[in-house]
Amino acid sequence: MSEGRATIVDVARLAGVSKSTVSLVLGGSSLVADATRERVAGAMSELGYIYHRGAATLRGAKSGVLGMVINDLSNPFYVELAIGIEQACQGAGFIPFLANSAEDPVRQQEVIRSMREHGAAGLVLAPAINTSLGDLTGLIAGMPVVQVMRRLPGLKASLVTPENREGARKATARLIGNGHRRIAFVGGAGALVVRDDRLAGYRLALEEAEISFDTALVVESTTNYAGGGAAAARLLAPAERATAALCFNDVVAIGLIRALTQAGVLVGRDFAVIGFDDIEEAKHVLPPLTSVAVNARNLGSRAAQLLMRQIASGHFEPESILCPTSLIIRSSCGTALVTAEETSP
Amino acid sequence: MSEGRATIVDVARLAGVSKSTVSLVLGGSSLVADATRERVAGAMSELGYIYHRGAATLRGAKSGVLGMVINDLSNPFYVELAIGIEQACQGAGFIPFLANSAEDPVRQQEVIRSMREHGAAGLVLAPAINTSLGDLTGLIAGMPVVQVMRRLPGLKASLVTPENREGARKATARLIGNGHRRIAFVGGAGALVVRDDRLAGYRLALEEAEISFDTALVVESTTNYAGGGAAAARLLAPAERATAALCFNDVVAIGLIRALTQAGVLVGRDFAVIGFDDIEEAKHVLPPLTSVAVNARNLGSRAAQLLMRQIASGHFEPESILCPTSLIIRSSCGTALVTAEETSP
DNA sequence: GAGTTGTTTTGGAACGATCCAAACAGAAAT
DNA sequence: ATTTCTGTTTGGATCGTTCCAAAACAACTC
Repeated sequence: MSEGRATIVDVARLAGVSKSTVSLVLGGSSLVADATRERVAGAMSELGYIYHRGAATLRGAKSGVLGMVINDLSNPFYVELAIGIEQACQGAGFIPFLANSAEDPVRQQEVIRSMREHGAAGLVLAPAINTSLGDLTGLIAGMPVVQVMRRLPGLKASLVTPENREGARKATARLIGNGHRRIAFVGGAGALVVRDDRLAGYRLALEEAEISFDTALVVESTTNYAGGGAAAARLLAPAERATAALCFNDVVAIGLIRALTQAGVLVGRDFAVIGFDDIEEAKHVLPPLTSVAVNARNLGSRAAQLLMRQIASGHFEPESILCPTSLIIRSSCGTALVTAEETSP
Repeated sequence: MSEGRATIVDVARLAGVSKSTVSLVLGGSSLVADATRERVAGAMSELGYIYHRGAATLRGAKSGVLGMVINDLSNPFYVELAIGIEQACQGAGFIPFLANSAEDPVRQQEVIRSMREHGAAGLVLAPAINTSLGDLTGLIAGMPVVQVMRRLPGLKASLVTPENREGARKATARLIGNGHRRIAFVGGAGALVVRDDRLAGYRLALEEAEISFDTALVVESTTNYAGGGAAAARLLAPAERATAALCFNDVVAIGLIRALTQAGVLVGRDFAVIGFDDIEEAKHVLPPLTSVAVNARNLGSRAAQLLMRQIASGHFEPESILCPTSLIIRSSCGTALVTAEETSP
């Protein structure tokens, strides 16, 4: 009973067969006679037998465990992403390890190593900021890795991202269509690939409308409420007065809306704001925030599915998946009455 | 190089020692000579050796993996809880499996079994609604389990919960202190232990103030925005007109606030509302919501710590931990100017 | 040089599964 | 009676670790 966990040998003894036969039953083999199968199954449930996958992987079976390493679990967007991964795993009989790197490359290394030690067969990775190529290359050798949201240039790993450029282009085009000419790009800073892509989409839309690009309208900031708030003053300064802003993400956008409101600017009428990611809060802020929806959950699912496919097939060739975005129109961008969602092709 | 993962034997060969010596180095034993230790360490990094914990647990080492089974990951409160668990794990060198049971007892059984098969040494469990004792007793035999938030009466497992009763008592007392006499309890239904506790605290406060308990003021509902919304009509009906409400949780409270506002009632002046859990959104809703803060993250950490202690010690005797709550005063309860946080003893 | 220490190192048997080659039983064909 | 066949079942080696008893080595003492 309580002398530790029952093993395949215990089951075999109780059923009066050899351990090999029990193993065949576990594997669902058609070799074993029906009567025997039943006897073995009976013995299993009588003993409360639990399969020991660790022992099996030791012999070479692949593990069915995958690691998810997320850069920032205090950000609801990445939480959604993680949930998407878990969902996909559950559907496929996989089970995920969860770890938060908290944007710390050292912690990230530690958790990845720990996951490998514990037998993870692959990794879904949302890389921490400032991760360097050398941090990862050795660590992940021989195991499939799918990067999600962010990409580390030069890493031999797959990638799943939203169509950042196209999403930003659509959003900017919308603002232009509403008559704006002085449109700012607010939030983020430096070498973030995601930001580069979104900024590129913004510039593309300006170009298409033959509006000249003005560096003064690109405002860097931390990517939190405070950062968005801090940007407000600059956008209202007479020299570079803007009438609309595309923000790096929703959190920045909400910070900006609050600061503008506080300054007496009526967002949605005097000033248009569009965010990115469409987090839950976007619906509830006042005015409701127009946002480029990224569907983090779907992104996570796709990443996990790709990874599981690579694990199952044993082919780890890097692959890229772009997930479509859609512009969710709410009143913050100045057209309160239109609420249709237009999905990208 | 790429002929599979390097093993302890490969390291031994390269360092010119036996596998036993390498094992001693891994275990940090003081038996091995410094020179040898260095040679072995060198060989390890040269080969990119990765420790295989699975093989070790097979020999009897305990696993360092714990499972978290969460009832509802679409609820931000439980997400916070999960993050707290992950945090505590990382601090202690443990690593958690993540699974969402989505309030489905069958799924819950499946993931628990899967976690055991994969070698989880213990479980943090936020039980799904309608879980029956029999679903779990056999499954978790011989492994430590810590229930969190909810409790399954009769289950041989530890428990970590917030002081639901005391929190509800304090909140209700506050409303009474503000002059209210017709105070409703809104949200939840049926056999939820958490709700019973909160309801008990509510009744206790009424009793202490010698206000008689009125069944008509207890409004059942689903525990989502819609449920809170639906309750509004009943609270405004002339027969049972209430002037304040303590809600089962914040989501219900926010639904209620919206519906009341829509009906022309000015919450915070004409009607007082207090929620439970203090989710992020509580700050941002209008008017900002007074709430009994539960600190889900802390709750998760405590649960994980308790579990890890039990795993390490090998003693699985059930234990209970009550986590203090604090009443976070915001304007929805009618005292807009007071913003101090009073912490429970 | 044999014995007595003390410090390092080492074979080999576990742990719980898989899988191959080989054995077994019974029926059918020779 | 022997062979062949089909359908089942089974030892034992193996995976990467740990751990124990025993071996090897070095430095002493008598």
